[in-house]
Amino acid sequence: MSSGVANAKAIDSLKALAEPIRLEIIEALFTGEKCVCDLIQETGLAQSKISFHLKVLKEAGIITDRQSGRWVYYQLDTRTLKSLQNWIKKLRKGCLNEASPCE
Amino acid sequence: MSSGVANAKAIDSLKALAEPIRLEIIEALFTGEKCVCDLIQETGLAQSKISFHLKVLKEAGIITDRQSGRWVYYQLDTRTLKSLQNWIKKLRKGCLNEASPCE
DNA sequence: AGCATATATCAAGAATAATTGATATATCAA
DNA sequence: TTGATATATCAATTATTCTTGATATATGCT
Repeated sequence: MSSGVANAKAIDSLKALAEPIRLEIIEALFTGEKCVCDLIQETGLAQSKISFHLKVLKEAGIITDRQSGRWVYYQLDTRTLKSLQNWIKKLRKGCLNEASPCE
Repeated sequence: MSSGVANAKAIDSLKALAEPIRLEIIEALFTGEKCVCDLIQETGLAQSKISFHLKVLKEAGIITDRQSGRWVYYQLDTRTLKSLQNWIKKLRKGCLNEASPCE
């Protein structure tokens, strides 16, 4: 039996990444943390739309936020992407479940 | 600007993986190629459901199929997972676009 | 030929996700 | 305090994905 918990987390990450706007946001965050207003400017997208996608990314653990005055700054948490990368590696090698561990 | 084509392919893979039944199918294919009837047996799921998910996986390039008589055998193409793993690595490192290549 | 089996596909409905415009809340500045 | 700005959230709509039961197609067996 495979680890349902780990798979559930991976699925959250996968879903979060599988969307063009969210990828755009992630790429925008590479040059450092940004407030929502920065992201609105860079992308030209509606504020509620940006906030919606930021929430999905945040709930998947791909970004974190911090408030400062009126602004909320978002930044990448690359550890989650690293975990996902590792999960895919295990999936690929067939050692996702404890019964057949990676050597 | 990032590579829209590569991102589109990655999104197909991500979407395909982000579903529990499809993960179950992938894991079942680790012990070798299987016909649809094997997968129905192992999972207990309806045939049309299995076929639906196999199609998604196939269109994403994660599995391939081969017909033999009345049976269609599916197997993993781990190269696609390897590509995805690499894509995530690049995303994580911020070198997905040509403008900032990985060192 | 006739029948059974394996699989794909389709249409309808259900469930989930995304978009949009509006409103609410909090913070700062004047 | 008043007004402006930043962000979140909500309700309604639209779009996408998944499920289900039915039917179609192909293959092989008798």
